[in-house]
Amino acid sequence: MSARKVCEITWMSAETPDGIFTLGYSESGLCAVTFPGQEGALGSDKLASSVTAQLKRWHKLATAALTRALAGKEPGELPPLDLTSGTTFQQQVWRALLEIRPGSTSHYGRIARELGRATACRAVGAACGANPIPVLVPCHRVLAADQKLGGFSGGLDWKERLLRREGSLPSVL
DNA sequence: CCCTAGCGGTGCT
DNA sequence: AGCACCGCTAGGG
Repeated sequence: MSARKVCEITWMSAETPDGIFTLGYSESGLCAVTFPGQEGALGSDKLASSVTAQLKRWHKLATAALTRALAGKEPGELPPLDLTSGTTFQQQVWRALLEIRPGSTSHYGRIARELGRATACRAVGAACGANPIPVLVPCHRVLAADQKLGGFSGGLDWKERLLRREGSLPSVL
C-alpha cells in the first residue's frame, strides 16, 4: 500500500489593526485566510516545532501584506499563493481577481467576458464566493453590474469597509 | 421598483 | 445522470 498525502495545512495567527486573522499554509504557499471570529472548524493545528523557517518567512510577508491591503493600499510582496484547492475555472477567476488594483473595481459579468465565458457571470459569482484567500485575492473588488455591492461570504460589512478604504465605494448605495 | 427567465459551475445523490 | 444550490444579468411590466 502506498502512502497517501493528505493536504496538510498549518494555521497561524496574524495580528492586524482589524483583529486577528487566521492564515493557512500548505507546503506550496498561503492557501487560506479567515476573518477574525470566522475561523469555523479548521483542521488541527500543527505544533510550533514543525514550523519551518520558510513558513515563518511566508507568514511574515503575508501578515505585512494583509495589513497593507486592509488599509486599502497595495499589498507589496506576497508569499507564494496556493490556489490549487480550486477547480480550473475557479483558479482562472481567482487569477483574474489578482489583476484588479486597489482603487479600481470590476463586475461579475465583465470577468466572465474576460475569461471567454460571457454568460457565466453567475458562475463567476460562485467562484468569488469560494475564494479561499479573501482580501489578498481581492474578491471584494467585484461588484454587480448595476454598481450595487453584490455579495460577500465574509459579510457585506467587510466588503463595504474594504472598498471605502480603497476609495471605491459605489455612489449608488 | 419588482419579477422573471436564462445562464454556467459545483457538489451531492 | 439529475438536481439544487449560487456573491448574476438583461429585459419587461
